[in-house]
Amino acid sequence: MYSRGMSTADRLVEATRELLWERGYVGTSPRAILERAGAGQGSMYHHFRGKPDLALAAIRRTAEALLAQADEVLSGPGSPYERIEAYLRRERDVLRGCPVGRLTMDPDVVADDALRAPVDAAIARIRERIAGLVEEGKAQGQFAAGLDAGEIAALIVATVQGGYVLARASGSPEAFDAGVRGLLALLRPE
Amino acid sequence: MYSRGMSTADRLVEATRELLWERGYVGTSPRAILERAGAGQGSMYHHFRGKPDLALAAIRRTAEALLAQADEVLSGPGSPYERIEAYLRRERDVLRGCPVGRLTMDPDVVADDALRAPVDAAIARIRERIAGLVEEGKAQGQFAAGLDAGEIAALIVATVQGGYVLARASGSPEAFDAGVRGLLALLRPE
DNA sequence: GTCTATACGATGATAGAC
DNA sequence: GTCTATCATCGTATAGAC
Repeated sequence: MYSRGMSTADRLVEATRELLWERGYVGTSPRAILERAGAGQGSMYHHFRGKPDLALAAIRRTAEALLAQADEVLSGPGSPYERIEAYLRRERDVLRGCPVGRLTMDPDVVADDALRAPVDAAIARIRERIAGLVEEGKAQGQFAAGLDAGEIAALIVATVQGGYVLARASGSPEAFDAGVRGLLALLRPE
Repeated sequence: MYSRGMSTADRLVEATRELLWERGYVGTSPRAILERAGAGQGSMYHHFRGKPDLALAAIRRTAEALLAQADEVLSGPGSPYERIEAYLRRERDVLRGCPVGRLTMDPDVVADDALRAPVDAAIARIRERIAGLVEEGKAQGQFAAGLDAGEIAALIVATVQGGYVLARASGSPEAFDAGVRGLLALLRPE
């Protein structure tokens, strides 16, 4: 239940974002959203056309937020390797998983181009930013010249997304951290 | 709808396995299972205590099947690197995702120790088999002695699981293959 | 073993009062 | 803008006949 100056529409979107993260699209009911947002049926259908419309607003905000987080670390200080390390090691609530990546396991999201678009765009954008860093690192001699920047970027993002899967399977963040350490060991210059 | 000599109980389990893969636990209803299995309510509640019980049987079979598939490639012919490559490049229906990894995004599966156990065991087992191969490769000088076999194994499994996420986000297997190529480039001996 | 009947709460949405 | 009916359908399960 939210209170601080948020509009009803914003509270609905925030409640939906949380529930999509926890339970996915199929597992998220309007009823649960309304309860968490402290709103009535009428409010929701006044501000949004229905569940897919509200979910779209929520997914867009979540995708934006993830991208902003990633951009912050990736354009931070340090060498390309150090910035990639910062991205991989940044604080995460590993067992909650990725609020964006999670949606790719939702058949109703993947089947709907409008719902999938923000997910696709956010992940593609992060891949591009990382690929740019890898290119930079290659130019500086920090990474081997033979590496394909796009492939390494895909590997880095996949390691994070897959790390969540391993962690949730075992009920512990250990496997996530292990995968990250393994990747950094292979990427480390010298 | 199945027909070939399968028992009703088996048809129910197979239908459940398919639906869990496609739609996850929350997205799979007894009704849909019955329809796909060509069975009535009575049959299901005769053979199983309810949805969680049937899902458990289905998850166990799927976990076993995945493990068997992985074991086959990992204990196949070739050097450690070649067997890891065979595992990473083995034919997959990438856009369908991993029938086991997928379940980790299901809150009701993760919250239930009995349902999560087979998922955890299958993934842990694959990690161990790969870690053994990495150790072997280190002993043969194929991999750098400084690498941690457990970390590299976590990285390899995470790359596969994360590759599915990237592929489903973009609606194309390309990102999966890119991540795999990136990983193989970093692991390649010489 | 399998079927039909029945039950009750949840889902996703509409209508209309205030 | 928000609230309270109201609705048809689905989800999950039980009971009891055959």
